[in-house]
Amino acid sequence: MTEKVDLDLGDIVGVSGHPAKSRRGEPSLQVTELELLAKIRVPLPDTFHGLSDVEQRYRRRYLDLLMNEDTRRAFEIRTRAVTEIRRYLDEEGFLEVETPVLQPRYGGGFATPFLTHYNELGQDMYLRIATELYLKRLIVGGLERVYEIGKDFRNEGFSYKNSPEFTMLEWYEAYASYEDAMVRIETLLERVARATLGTTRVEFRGHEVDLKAPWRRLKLADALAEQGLWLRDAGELRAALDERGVDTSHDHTWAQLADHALGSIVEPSLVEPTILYDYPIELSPFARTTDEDPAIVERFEYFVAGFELGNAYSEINDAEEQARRFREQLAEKEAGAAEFVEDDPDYVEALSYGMPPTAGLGLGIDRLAMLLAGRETIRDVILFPALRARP
RNA sequence: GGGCCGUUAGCUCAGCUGGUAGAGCAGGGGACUCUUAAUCCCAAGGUCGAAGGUUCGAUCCCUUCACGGCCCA
Repeated sequence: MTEKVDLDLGDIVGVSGHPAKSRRGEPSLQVTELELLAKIRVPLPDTFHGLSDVEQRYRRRYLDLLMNEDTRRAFEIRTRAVTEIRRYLDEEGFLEVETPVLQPRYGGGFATPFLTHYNELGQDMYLRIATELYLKRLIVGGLERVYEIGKDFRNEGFSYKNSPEFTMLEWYEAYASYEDAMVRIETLLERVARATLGTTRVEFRGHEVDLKAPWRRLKLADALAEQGLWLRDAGELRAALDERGVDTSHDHTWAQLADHALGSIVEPSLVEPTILYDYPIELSPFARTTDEDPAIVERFEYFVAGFELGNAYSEINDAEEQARRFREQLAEKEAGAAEFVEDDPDYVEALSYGMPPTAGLGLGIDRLAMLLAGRETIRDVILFPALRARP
């Protein structure tokens, strides 16, 4: 081809030709026809340094994707992980479903919701903070294995591990307990790691960890006891925490103190994949109590590299018990708890038709993507993280 | 919400104890026919985030605001 064409770096062209090699042996293409498919109108960012300004990377993610291979890789990993999760759950006979995002009553977690308005109904609606209560209605309805992967919304700020708009997997399985869920989650995450990375070893937050099942299992009480913090008296626990420099001034109840101890002291120490199980009842309004101790529930959270990935429990399947637990939450609220769940009579009514013993599990998809892609901040695994409108 | 830090050319960054700004890459023009970010030459490119203030003079000092980051709540 001898004709001169005016091309710029960033133009998109269609070419015909045959394979060739340059004089120095580099595989190339001998072009016979060339067609300009799209013209670049503004210069690309620095071709060597790429686009590194974080604000620009989020506001103009298309440029970040175009210039930074690591960015593309992170989002590919995320998508492949979700694909593999679906493949696993589908193989296991789970049914993927969709439940309402707009809800007249929010529930299933501790969080401040987004509020919106439904004009036609003349009614305020919430954006869901969890899918939990609708999915369990489906268990009542006889769909014995269900899951949903979708966005939840929590009206809070960003942090490295929280986004106000985030993606959650929840699954519910009838005739299963939280121990069954433990086996499933470690099996699933090992499999997802292999499918996306080809290995179970991942590097994350300065740690190299192995996701191969089985994971370490540790009772919450033992984990707290290891730190000298298994104190059932609120005053003693507060004193022990204060001694370690934890600011407990905003904690009003024993449950809040215990949660604070978990988050500030235990969680960072859980480097190898760990399942922490058997939680105090106050923190878990939907979890079934253990047979041995009515103050403890069959619940677990799982952690990798000091980072919580998700939460699971054997569900309360008795309507009266659930009603009682809602009343206890009301008491927590009156005791000054910042976080509590609101009563949901419609959900209690659903349970009154009989729900089989059920295990439920939640997995933060964004956090899983962070772990697999080795990214330190959740915004690096969300394509278009929320930012203030440009001034 | 609080504390600290940042914002200079399209991008990546310099810019001293105050004297109205520089480089590389990209883009434009020309030469070269040489591949693995980076051949050479030439020209161009900035309301130094915004608004006030101090000063003879502000990218630089002060105040407020906007946007962003980190830490705390």
